[in-house]
Amino acid sequence: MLGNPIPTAFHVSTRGEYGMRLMVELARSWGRGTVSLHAIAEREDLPEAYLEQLVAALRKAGLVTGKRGAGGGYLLAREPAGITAGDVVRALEGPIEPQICTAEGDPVVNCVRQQDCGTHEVWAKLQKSIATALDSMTLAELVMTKRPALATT
Amino acid sequence: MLGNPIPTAFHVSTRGEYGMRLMVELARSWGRGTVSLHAIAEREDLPEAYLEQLVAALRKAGLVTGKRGAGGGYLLAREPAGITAGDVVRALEGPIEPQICTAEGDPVVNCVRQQDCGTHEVWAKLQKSIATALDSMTLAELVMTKRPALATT
DNA sequence: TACAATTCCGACCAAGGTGCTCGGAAATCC
DNA sequence: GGATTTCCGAGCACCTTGGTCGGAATTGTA
Repeated sequence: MLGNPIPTAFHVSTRGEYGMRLMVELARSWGRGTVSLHAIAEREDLPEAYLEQLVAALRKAGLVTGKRGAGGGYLLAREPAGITAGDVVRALEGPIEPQICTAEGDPVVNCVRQQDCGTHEVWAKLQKSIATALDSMTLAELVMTKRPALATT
Repeated sequence: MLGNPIPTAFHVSTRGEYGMRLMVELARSWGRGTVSLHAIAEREDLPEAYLEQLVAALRKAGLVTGKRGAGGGYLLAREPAGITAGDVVRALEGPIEPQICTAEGDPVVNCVRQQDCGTHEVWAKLQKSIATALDSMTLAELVMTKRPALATT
């Protein structure tokens, strides 16, 4: 059409994408000790230094725990069945809020137009739909492929 | 507007937000002739020059038609019940694609990892959920508020 | 003890997207 | 002819994205 390529809607950034792959790898190795970022970066062909940033966010969100030093690495903070795709996305990309007037949890009052706003319904319904979809998938379910787990330390 | 968009996931930009409001206004005036951008900008308190950009995308998508000259303006290209929130979002923000491997319609082959990719399921399910939610709402339904229609020309 | 592995931390940077503004051409009505 | 309004493209400041880099702190092993 125009000279500018139309971007895509609801695109999840590399933070969400890489982070999800990282978490699935960790889930594969669940119960076998820690896995180093180096191993994950190699296996998934991702920039290791960048993964450090992402895993920091996951740790702060209480989804993974790290162990320093030689033979160290990361592991899930709880069992794969207890972590949802929603948990991962929220930790890396923030709360699911199509619009400020549809913030998760809070009874937000930011919007002055609330009363007769015909569009509020759209974003509220959308928010609920996204959250429901992501919260309905656990890491345990995503691991159901034939790929073997990474070597643990 | 709010100059501080906190990092939130799945945030729809002002293109989608303003565009949706614009379309709801047009839906309110359906059957009464054209409405000028000036009137809409005033009513919704939005920058008129910016709306021009958005309405251009809506016109190219075949959702609205414009009439030039004095007394001109825009009107929906078809009845409000025949236009969904998904139509509007796609026209303004592009196709609904959480990841390139989950493009709408196309049998995409971009992803080399497809075979044993544990995360593909997440984005595919998410895409379907978003599309279903947005495609299930029509402009006719969104107009169900007590607010009066704009004066038409 | 030395050393390598590994997490942890903060700064920095290029490229591109967001959210507009501006000036002007073309059509249409009075 | 003049006012109105759509149509069109360029430009611009700011922010986010997608990383890199250097260096600390911690821990297992030779």
